[in-house]
Amino acid sequence: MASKIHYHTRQSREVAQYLQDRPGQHVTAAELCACFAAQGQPMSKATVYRRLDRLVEAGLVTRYTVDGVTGACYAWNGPADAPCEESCTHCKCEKCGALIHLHCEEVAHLRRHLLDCHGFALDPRRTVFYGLCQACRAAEGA
Amino acid sequence: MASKIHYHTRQSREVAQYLQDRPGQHVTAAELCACFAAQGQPMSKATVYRRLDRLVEAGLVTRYTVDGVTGACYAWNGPADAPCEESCTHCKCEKCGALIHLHCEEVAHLRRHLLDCHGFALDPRRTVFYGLCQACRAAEGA
DNA sequence: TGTAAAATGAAACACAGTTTCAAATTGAGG
DNA sequence: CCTCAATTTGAAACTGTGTTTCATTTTACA
Repeated sequence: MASKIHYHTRQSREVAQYLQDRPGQHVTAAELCACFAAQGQPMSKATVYRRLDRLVEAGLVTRYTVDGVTGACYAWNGPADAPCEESCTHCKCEKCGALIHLHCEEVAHLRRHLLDCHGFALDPRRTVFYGLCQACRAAEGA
Repeated sequence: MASKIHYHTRQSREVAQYLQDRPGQHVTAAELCACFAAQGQPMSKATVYRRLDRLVEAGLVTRYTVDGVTGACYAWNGPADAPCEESCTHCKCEKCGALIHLHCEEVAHLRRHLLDCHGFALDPRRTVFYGLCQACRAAEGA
C-alpha cells in the first residue's frame, strides 16, 4: 500500500521515536518542534512536517483533527503492535474539552453494520465522537 | 443556554439566511465571503466570522471540521425545524473525499449505548465518521 | 574516496481565523 | 425628526498552521 520507510537520518528517527513512545496520545507538530528545541536539538518546522507526512503515507501514523485543538494531531499506529485495538476511538467533550479513550464493542458493531449495510469501511482510529461527557452533562443539570 | 439573537443588521440576516437556505450542507466562511462578494455585496471577513460565532453560540448553527476541507464547516440546525433528524451524521471517505449523509438507526443505537453505559452524550451532528466509501474499497481490490 | 540522490534548515509564502480601532449604523428617547 | 449611547461594521495588522523554495549538508553506494 505504501512505500517502506528508511530512517536515514537522526531527524527521521527522532520523530518516529517520539510518537512510538506515546502510543494513543495526541501529538501535534508544534509539540514536536517545542520538545526538540527544549532538548537542545531544534528541528526545522519543515522537516517535522515532512517526516510526519511520510509516516502517515506509510500508514504507521494516523493524522486526525480534534475540534478545539489547534493544528492536526498525530498518533502512532504501528504495523502490528497497535497500542489500541482496532475499535479504539476517542470521545471529545465539547464543553470541558476532555478527550476520552473509548474501547467499546458497540463501535465494532457499528463498524460491521456500516460495512455490511452501507458499504462504508469506518476507520475508528481517525474518527472522533463529539458530545458531552458525564461530568458536564451533570453540571448542565438538564 | 444561549442568549437570544437579534438580527439588527443586513449582514447578520444574510449570514443566517445563507445557512438556512442550505440545510445539511457544509458551508465555510470563505464560501460565504466569496458568495457575498460575487453578489456585489462584499462582507468583511471579520464580520462573517463574528456572525458565525454568534449563531454557533446561540445553538442555531453547528460548527465542525472535516479532514481535507480547509477551514471549519458550518451547518444550520434551526430551533425545531432541523433538516436532518437527530441521528444525521456524515461519513467522509479518506480517499476520494466524498461526504456521505448517513441516516441510520444504528447511530441512534450507539448514541443510546454511549449515554447509558459510558455517560457520554454523542452529538451526531458534529461527529464525522472517517473511513473508505464503497467505490474506493472496490478500487483498492482488498 | 567520489558522486548522485535524498534530506535538512532558513526564509518566504499561503491561508484561516482573531484582534484592534476608527467610522458607520442601529434603536431608543425626547 | 433629531440626538446620543450602544452596537456593528470594515480594513488592516496580527497570530499560528502548514507548504514551498532553494542553497547546503548528509547519506548511500560504487
